Amino acid sequence: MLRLSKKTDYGLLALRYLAAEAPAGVASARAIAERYDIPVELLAKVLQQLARLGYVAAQKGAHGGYHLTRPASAISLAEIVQAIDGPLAITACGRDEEQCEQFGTCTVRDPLVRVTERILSVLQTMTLAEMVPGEGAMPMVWRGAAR
Amino acid sequence: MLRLSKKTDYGLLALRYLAAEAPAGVASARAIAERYDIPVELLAKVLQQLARLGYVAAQKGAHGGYHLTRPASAISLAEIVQAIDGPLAITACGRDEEQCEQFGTCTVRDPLVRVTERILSVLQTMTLAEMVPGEGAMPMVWRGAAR
DNA sequence: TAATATAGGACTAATCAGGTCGGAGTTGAG
DNA sequence: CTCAACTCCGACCTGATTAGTCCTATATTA
Repeated sequence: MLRLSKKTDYGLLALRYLAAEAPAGVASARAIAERYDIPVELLAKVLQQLARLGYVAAQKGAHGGYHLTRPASAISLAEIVQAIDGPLAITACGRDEEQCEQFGTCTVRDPLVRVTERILSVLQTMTLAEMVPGEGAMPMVWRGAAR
Repeated sequence: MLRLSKKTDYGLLALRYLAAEAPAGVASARAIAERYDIPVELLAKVLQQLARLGYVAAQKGAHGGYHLTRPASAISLAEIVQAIDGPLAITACGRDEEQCEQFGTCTVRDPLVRVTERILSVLQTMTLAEMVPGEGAMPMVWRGAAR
């Protein structure tokens, strides 16, 4: 029901932790998992995926861990979601040529892809930096916003 | 992965059909299901739910069926989605006091509810009337828009 | 070399969407 | 008035997706 997966939740928590709380910006999967009380193995998988796509870099061995490869202000929520959950599509007949059974007779496809694009732009607007309230990396326009 | 259910797809198709194509604005679940080649019983369930919430009215017996109770321009996509899929929440710890395991330590909840609100407003903007291109019920601002 | 970290595949468990079934109520023709 | 056809209605079942676990290999540091 228009919900993003727990993997994405965990990935978001981890990335925000690396951006805001991790000492020297480095933390192991175990440390993050213990911090938020989430399954270590599962978080590890998410971080591996993020590493594969270049959002974080991994350092093996003792005292290793992950760290961001870009400033938090340069990572959008849209990128994170799509990195973990795959391409954004609110309907089965997404942007790929998957073509559901009703492809020929479907009358609501066009409006729905337009909606998808708008949602995507919402996610593109929000950056990782905007998720850490104390940091100075957030844009002025948002810093002063009410509520 | 941020996808809305097939039930919602079917419901959307059905409502648009009632608004735009159905003779006298009335059609049975069977007729709509055959028109789009989707499972009759499943669509029936969706229509029942929509009837329970008052978006359509049901007429039993021969020559019965469903019809809209409001003008298509007064039904937003947000309403339809939430009527079928339940309250909009991109994360498990939605607006209800469900409180996931990490409620206390979660650091991304506030930004995410803000994102949810923005997505909701996107869905509120689009009405059922805007999904039937030939009808005159759509607002001028959209009628002339490119693409 | 022992300890710690990531890498990655295979496997199991739980959840939920998708689909199915029989029943109850209404209508209209004979 | 009766009956048969048509429709809505609500509970049930199943299969696919997601969440989570386990195990082994590889790399790095003290």
